Amino acid sequence: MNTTNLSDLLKKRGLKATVNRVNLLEKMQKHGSAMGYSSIQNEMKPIDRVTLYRILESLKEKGVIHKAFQENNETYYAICGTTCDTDTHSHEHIHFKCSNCSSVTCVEQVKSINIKIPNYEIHDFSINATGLCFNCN
Amino acid sequence: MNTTNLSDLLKKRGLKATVNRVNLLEKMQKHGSAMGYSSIQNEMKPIDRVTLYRILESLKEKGVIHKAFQENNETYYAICGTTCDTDTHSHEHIHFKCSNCSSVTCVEQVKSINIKIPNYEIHDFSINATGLCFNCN
DNA sequence: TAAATTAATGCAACTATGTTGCAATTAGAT
DNA sequence: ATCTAATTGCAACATAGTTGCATTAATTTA
Repeated sequence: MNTTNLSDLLKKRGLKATVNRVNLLEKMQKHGSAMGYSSIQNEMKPIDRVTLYRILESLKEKGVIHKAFQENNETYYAICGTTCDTDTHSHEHIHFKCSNCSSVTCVEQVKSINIKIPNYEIHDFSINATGLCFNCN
Repeated sequence: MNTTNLSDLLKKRGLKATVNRVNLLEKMQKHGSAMGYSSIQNEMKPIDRVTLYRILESLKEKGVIHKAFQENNETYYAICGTTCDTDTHSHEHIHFKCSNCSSVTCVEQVKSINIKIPNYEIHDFSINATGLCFNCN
């Protein structure tokens, strides 16, 4: 997705396509996988941190990105797939963090995983896994 | 487990059985499921927050408790099962948070869940689920 | 069991992130 | 080009994480 498309996406969700927003999405896209808050902040320098906070909030609220997971007191954000929009978030996937190279991969296609607990009604779930990724294995 | 046993457990792990530590473990035990940091702090009042921080650190390090998960910027702690000790942590279970009553349940016995990703080597995983718990269902 | 030893605690201080209010600025509409 | 509403930056405050250091409490041992 190029800059124009990112602008369109933002507008479609009722958000102004500001430089900062487009910039953030481009960086997250380029990064490919879930990005930790500290690197986001680093990449967006010298943006005001309140502005960054509010950008993340607005993008989350409109289903453009989502808080993928938190680890070691750091929040990781990821761009939502096509399954997400303003109203619906579907994130039934695995977040895999390589213990060797630290990269985070979002593995979709986990429909096959059928999690059930007797007498419980599971609406949503997320899986965090660690180990060795494709490259380090 | 009673107070004496908790003291013994602490000593066995090389930690002094201080009032605060025993107290914390008793409260976590009574609580039954993973406890959020804010309620821990609340229950332990008026403990100094640095002390609480260090207590949590030491208990984590010795495998007495573990950081179960983080949600909404809050860290949840839980007492380790018998599968954990100073050297080994095994937490392949589901943390279920009820969207109605907010209670957090740790469901063990998830050996049946076989998570695999081609070309990846999964060492450990954790599952967070939300929905309706036994009582609210 | 009292003194000695070692670990735990409390306080000060600093860092990072989360959060709100408000005035200045910018994007998109007219 | 102008207008309007959304966005941004700054100040300010809250909470959690973290380290150093002096004081105190839990174990050890004589």
